[in-house]
Amino acid sequence: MNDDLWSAIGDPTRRTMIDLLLAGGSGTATTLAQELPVTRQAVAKHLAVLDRVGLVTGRTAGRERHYQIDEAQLAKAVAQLNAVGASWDARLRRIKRLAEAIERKRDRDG
Amino acid sequence: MNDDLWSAIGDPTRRTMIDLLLAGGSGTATTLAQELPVTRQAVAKHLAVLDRVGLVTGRTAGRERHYQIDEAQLAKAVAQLNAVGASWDARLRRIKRLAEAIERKRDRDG
DNA sequence: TTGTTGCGCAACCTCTGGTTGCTCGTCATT
DNA sequence: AATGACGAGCAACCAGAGGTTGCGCAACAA
Repeated sequence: MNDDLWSAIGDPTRRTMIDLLLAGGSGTATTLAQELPVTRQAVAKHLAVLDRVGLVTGRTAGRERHYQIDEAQLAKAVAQLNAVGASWDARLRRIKRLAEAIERKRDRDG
Repeated sequence: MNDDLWSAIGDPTRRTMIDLLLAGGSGTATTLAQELPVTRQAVAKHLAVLDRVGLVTGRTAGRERHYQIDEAQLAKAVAQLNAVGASWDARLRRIKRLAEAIERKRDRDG
């Protein structure tokens, strides 16, 4: 279970950055920092970790470096999210069903 | 957007702990630590943060303290997971659809 | 009573998210 | 061509979180 992807999207600032990149198509450290409550340097560090796990790719154009979402990798991350959610959901359902069965048995047997 | 829940389930050790508690019904810091690659004290700290956000509740019995999942709160966490996943998934679909439309137009117009 | 077991507290280490301050390349303006 | 402004990258530093070891204390068992 690739934990790098999880920890990459575990950070709230990075999740917002992904949202911004999805909305705008692409962005630089400076443009992203303008819409975030952190400095450009912090954003740059986050971009570095997103880049390292492949969630984002950067192309340099002149003095600017534009980053863009890697859709395949983000899809993989979404799949992991859904997998964990589904697993827990299934367990919760099973527990609830069991509890109800016990409840019914108690009512029946007095 | 309650970020506390997210950061609580963002940690991989805590996710495993939740799995273990769901599987076993309940557990103590010691019993959980036996199935985890970290010490009892580390587990105790994690239980404290899970307790603080309400994902888990503890009852003291003698010298032991048994923790148990709060199902309603975990359901809420699962909902947040699914929400983020669904949001990203929707955007990815939209982007893909758009890309395909452009592709088709390019093929058509030559 | 005397061990043993489980917990909690405190000190410490390391990594990560964040900051400030600087330098350097690129662009633009004159 | 020179100068200034802008964007990026690097380094040092700080605070908080995950982790460890070490200790003391209450509760159980012999």
